[in-house]
Amino acid sequence: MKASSSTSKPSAKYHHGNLRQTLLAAAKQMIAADGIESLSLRKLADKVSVSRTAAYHYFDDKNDLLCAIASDGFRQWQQLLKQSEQQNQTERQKFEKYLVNYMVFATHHPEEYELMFGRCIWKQAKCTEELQTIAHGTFQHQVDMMAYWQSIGLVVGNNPLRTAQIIWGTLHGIAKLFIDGVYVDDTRAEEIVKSALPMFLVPKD
Amino acid sequence: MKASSSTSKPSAKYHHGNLRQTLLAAAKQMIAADGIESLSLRKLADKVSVSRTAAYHYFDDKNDLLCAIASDGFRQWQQLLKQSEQQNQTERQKFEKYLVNYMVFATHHPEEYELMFGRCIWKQAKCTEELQTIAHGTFQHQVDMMAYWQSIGLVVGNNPLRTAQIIWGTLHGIAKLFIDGVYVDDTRAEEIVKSALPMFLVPKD
DNA sequence: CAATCAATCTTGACACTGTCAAAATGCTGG
DNA sequence: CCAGCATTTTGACAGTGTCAAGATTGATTG
Repeated sequence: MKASSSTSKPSAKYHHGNLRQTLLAAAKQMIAADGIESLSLRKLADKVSVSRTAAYHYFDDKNDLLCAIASDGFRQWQQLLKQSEQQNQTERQKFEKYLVNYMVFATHHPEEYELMFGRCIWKQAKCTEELQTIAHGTFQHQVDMMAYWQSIGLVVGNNPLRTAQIIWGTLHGIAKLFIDGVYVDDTRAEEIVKSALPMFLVPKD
Repeated sequence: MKASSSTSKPSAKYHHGNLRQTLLAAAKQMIAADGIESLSLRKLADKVSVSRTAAYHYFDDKNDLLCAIASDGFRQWQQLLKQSEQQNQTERQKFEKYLVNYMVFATHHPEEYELMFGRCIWKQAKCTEELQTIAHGTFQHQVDMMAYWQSIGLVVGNNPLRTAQIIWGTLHGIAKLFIDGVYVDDTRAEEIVKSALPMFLVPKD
């Protein structure tokens, strides 16, 4: 019998309550604390006070769980993007904000970022349908924005896909060098990306 | 008793011969075939027909072995760089060659590249002294080249370190997006980096 | 040449991992 | 109250890195 009986927690009614969400939350917390590689399903189960294999009713696999976390990460990123786009700013400001946002998100959620864009999931080609879909949507959105910024003469180049790949590459590269510990001082990330900005902009008249 | 007695192989004289080199070579072959994450010391030992723990006489650790592979990778990269620098070309051509070389090296040795610059080693801060040294030398060389290219007005910017960080970031990012399987068509890597080139160059008069 | 030594390699063991099959538990509708 | 079903647990297995202790073997020295 669990301690949380009767009417203590509103969402705890069935066996555990909603184990899936609890597992996801705990897993996120654990990877944030100790990194992806030191997350084990058994330690996770321990932390949630549940049996070793309980998670297998909600996730096919360890990989499946990681994909779910990555998907959540994409949702979080999309929401942040949407908020930022609604701000009343010049396009130039929006573009800069996009770059900085990307960097801040990546360095503040390094483990989620790794799951979203790292080898762990994509390399092994074991990517959930859900993740595939939401990730592709995000990529497409990037390309669309780039196309627009090029069309109004803000960003260099005339091939949106190609330009998006390069600019994204730059952001991704700098982010990963920080996240993976090759560059050490996280706080410089924003500074660096800002000094990269002029390379992407069409020179003013 | 081993089968390779008498004078069959020239390098097989002691117990095994030179197990260290054999292990390194076999390990490189295995990660090239199946990726870093599916390399196990036991399978490696099997492949070399040696006991599970034999490797521990030459490497402290699995991590230590991976560091050794990474170090070899840096030596290979440095050699490639040196060769390329001796070619008789304009500085502009050398710069372009540098970018393309980086990309080709990364995409042709993806697993070694991951060990050299990836989270696997750097994130966990378990980096050999040897690796630390040779890696730092490579970074410094990059910065020095960038300083020179800026001084002759070839490359944009006037802060060599900052510029090196950004350009390296771009290369690294694009390389990793390919290596990790986010971008799929490896053959486009060179094309992409070439179209990024103009962003780094000072416009001609 | 023979005995000792140190380098090299193997065996045994342990804790930890992901994952499957089968059993047990507890809620819910009839 | 009971059957059925969703949910969770127990048992088991193969695989992993790594340590301690023993076995092998080439080299060294009296």
